[in-house]
Amino acid sequence: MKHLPHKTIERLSQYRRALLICLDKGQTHIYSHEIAKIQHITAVQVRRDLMLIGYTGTLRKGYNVKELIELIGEIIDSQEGINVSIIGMGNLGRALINYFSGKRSHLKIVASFDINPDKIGNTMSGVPCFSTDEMENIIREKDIKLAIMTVPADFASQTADALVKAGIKGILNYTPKPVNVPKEVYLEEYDMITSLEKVAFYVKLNENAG
Amino acid sequence: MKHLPHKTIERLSQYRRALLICLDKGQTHIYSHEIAKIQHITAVQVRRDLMLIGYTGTLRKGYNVKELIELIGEIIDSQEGINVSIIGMGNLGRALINYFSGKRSHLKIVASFDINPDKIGNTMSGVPCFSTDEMENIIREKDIKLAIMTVPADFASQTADALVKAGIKGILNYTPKPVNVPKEVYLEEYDMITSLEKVAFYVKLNENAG
DNA sequence: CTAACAATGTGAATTAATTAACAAAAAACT
DNA sequence: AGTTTTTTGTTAATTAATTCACATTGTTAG
Repeated sequence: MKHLPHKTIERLSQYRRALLICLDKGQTHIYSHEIAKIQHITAVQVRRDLMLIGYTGTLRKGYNVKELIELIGEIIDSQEGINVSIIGMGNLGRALINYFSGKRSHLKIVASFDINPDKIGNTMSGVPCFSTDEMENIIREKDIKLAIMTVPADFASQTADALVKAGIKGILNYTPKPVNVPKEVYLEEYDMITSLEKVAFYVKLNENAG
Repeated sequence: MKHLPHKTIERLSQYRRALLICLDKGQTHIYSHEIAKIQHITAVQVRRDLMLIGYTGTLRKGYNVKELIELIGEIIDSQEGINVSIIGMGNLGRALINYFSGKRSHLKIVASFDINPDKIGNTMSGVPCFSTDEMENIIREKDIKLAIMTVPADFASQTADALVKAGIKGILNYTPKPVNVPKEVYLEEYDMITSLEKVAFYVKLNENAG
């Protein structure tokens, strides 16, 4: 298993989530085509991904749910948990905290930051909110490796700079504004408007097609 | 221009957003490598995308910002505006409404839906909130084509079914749970946890490598 | 006027991702 | 026991996306 394709990494995360639900339901085994159905992909794709991570199922019984969950964990999780912070406690920041709270995960949101004094000092779903001024200190103190940026677009760039300065290792940027970081910081950007425009485009295409 | 690659569509939307900012700043022309820099991609990629949509710049002066914005609009926008709704007025739904409000766009959020009586009847950034019970009627009445699902995971499936029944043409699912829709409905799913786990994975990889 | 430069536009090559095709084998059926 | 069915695992083929390499051509400098 030398280089897993980017897309495979994404799918593994998704497989795991689907598998956890199956496990909760008491399902012990699952076929590739069942996983495929859930994720809207093909069974071949699932089998190929699992082949890439070196997992082998049982012929005629499918894959062992529990084992597979564990193996995916070994691959995509870190040994120790990873501490995560959210920068910007607007609606999106709060949505993310709620989203994550209660999820069993090696990713732990341990701090949030905002500039609004009304929010600083509060705790939400167990996550304390600090002033952005303290960001660098707290990121170092709490050994926070990842940051999710949910600040207004105008603050995107300066926030990214501050995060880099604080020694953050990975940034997930939900701001509509692309930011620049040195290459040793892993950056993932996602833009909701792009997604919506894409949907609109393909809807238009469908309509024009028939 | 027969078939634009999916990735090109996404990038066009992003180019346009970057270009709009340039236009606001009074910039009339832009080079491929400038666009590339903003989007963290290569200049060749930009030129290829623009080639695919048949736009041709001026040698030595680059691309005309205004023209390019208009051309991208012709390609990805619909003639008439498209009405959009948000299902689920939790934090994420509200984030999206704020995000969109004030943006010049052919996509208009014209309704939101929730089951919480406290929210129903309210208006946020000009978007009225209706009861989910009225969803089918209002979607038809207001000619809503697109829906953004921001409901809790447990409601994902039933919400999707209701939307399909109401005749929606495209769904953007922000629920962590994949949903099934007939193939004539365009579906885009995005999962924040997957993105974060991906960032975590590559951060781990970087650390182990260096 | 000519040479050097800096940009676009694009065919060809490469790399990444997906899909097809099918061998192998366990289980179920007859 | 033998045949059919079903599912995995994998090689090969295909398709999608990106990058290379370079011809072309205004523009600027000498």
